[in-house]
Amino acid sequence: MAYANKLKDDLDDALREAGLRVTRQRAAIVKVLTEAEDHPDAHEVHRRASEIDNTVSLATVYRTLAVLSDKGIVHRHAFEGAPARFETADAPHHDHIIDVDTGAVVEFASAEIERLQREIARQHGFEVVSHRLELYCRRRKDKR
Amino acid sequence: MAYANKLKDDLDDALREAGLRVTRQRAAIVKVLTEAEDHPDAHEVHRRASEIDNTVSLATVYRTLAVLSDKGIVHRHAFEGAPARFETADAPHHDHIIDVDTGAVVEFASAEIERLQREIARQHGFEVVSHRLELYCRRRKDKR
DNA sequence: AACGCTAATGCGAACCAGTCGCAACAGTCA
DNA sequence: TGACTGTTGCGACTGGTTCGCATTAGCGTT
Repeated sequence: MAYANKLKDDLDDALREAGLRVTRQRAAIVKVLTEAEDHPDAHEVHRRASEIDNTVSLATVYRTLAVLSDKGIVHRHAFEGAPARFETADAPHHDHIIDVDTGAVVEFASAEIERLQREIARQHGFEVVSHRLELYCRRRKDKR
Repeated sequence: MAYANKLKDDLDDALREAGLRVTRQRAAIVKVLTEAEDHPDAHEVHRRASEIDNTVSLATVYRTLAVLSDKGIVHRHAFEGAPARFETADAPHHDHIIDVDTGAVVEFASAEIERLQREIARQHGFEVVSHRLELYCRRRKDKR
């Protein structure tokens, strides 16, 4: 997923466009994120980025994830009882199903639920700024 | 909310029924929770419980909240970027609207959203174990 | 190609919510 | 009242994440 089709030059541009310096470390981190098929946490990003550039420190991973998150380039998800996990923000909006047994994450989207959320907020005199919808699930035994 | 109508004796029973000893500290903590109209975090529960019994330590608050949570007597909610907040579990199931400006929490329920969640999970081969739905909102200016 | 401004980095210390080990303590039931 | 054992307070500790600071290094300029 996520910027996976973009080339490295484009990624650098994405950073620059956000008014950020393109450092070796950031390039490595962004590369890791764009190539990730899963939702890695900070330590995992650090581990993977270290393979590309072993000067990347964990602190920089956190700082970079924070800045990318601010810029809306990546999304941070703090699922129940686990360190935050990250994904690039290029995919259309979606929420998550978390497999409670494996920790695997599946994405889904429901325009209908989104609509109901806005409606409920409105009924209470609010407007939705953001939301969090996570389904903690287990694979169905009876597949039928 | 929450057990607010029960008397202290009933609360003690609730603890005993769960196979737990009724200690002064637990009684104080449970009292705080049953009388809370809001969703206090552990430190706030500790502060309030200390007024009833100043021997209550923060560790015991955490331990008691954990055990009550295990027993399903209270619910723990870890909202975005804030320490976990607690509420008694006597009210019917509901999700939360969090006012991003004030931190205030409003409860709501939507059978329709619940239904859609189960449907989505099923479509992906899962069944919902639990879910988290939080609407981070702002009061509407244009009350129109 | 070296220059300079200042953002970004690595390191380790600090932070914070929450947990744990342990000896002292106190419910509960006989 | 006694004894068994669950609970407690304390302070140490953890794990994820952030911060302070001196050093390094982008990148627009000369």
